[in-house]
Amino acid sequence: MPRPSRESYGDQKPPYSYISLTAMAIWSSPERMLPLSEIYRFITDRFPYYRRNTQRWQNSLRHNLSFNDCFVKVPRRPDRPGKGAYWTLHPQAFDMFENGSLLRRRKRFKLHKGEKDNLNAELAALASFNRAFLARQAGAPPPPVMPTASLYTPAACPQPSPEPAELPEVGALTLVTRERPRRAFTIEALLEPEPPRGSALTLHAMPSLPTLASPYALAAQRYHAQLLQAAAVAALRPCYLPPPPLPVA
DNA sequence: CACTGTTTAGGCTACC
DNA sequence: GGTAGCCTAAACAGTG
Repeated sequence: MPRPSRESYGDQKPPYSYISLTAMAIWSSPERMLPLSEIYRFITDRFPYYRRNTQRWQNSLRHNLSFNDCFVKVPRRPDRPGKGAYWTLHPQAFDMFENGSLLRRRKRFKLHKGEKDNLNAELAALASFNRAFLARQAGAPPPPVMPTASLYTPAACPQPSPEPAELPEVGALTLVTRERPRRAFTIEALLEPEPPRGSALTLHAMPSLPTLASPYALAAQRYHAQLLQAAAVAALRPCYLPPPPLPVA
């Protein structure tokens, strides 16, 4: 039976899991990451069903965010304060949905212990960096940066490195996409009726795929670019930051 | 205080 | 029947 189009759901419950809905929301955002409140908004905007009983499904959604390794909590940028962190999708989590379908997953996405530890260490480092950044802005001495923070350790301190350093390669952590979705990861594409399994249509979608090498990495790089820019503008460059990239001619 | 995030637990359903 | 994925509820801690 063909899946109903998005518009036809009306007040009916859409056939998507909370994981799928959350993934859709995250992927609909330019930065591929959203705070919780924006995820809520995305869902209620598009699916009227979720305008009721908000307490119930929002609790479930938060549970999913915490419980599933496919969602990665990214600390807020220091120049964008607010409540709660940003949530993004682990690039390797593309594997979860067969054929890019957002219906029931074929397999739960689970990070190995080491991978999870690495990711947690890096994210903790990022949070630590943010705290240091804020402390610096407030005129207080920055708290010590976590020793595992390979990205942010004051390797170049106290003297700035002579060469214009590249932006930290956050994406090089462990977040490398193994496999691309077999279906364009856009809201419209994902909400279209699913092509039959193994059909030529599945492959047909491939050439139009955007480059999704590592969305988290891209977002993180953008994050750092903006961060460095903000730091430069404020003339508050912490010594443990690499010099800003040279302006592109 | 409201919101966010974590954790535990139990029940239901689909799949092998 | 066992297992995995999903949904729901609830308690609790942390945070702005």
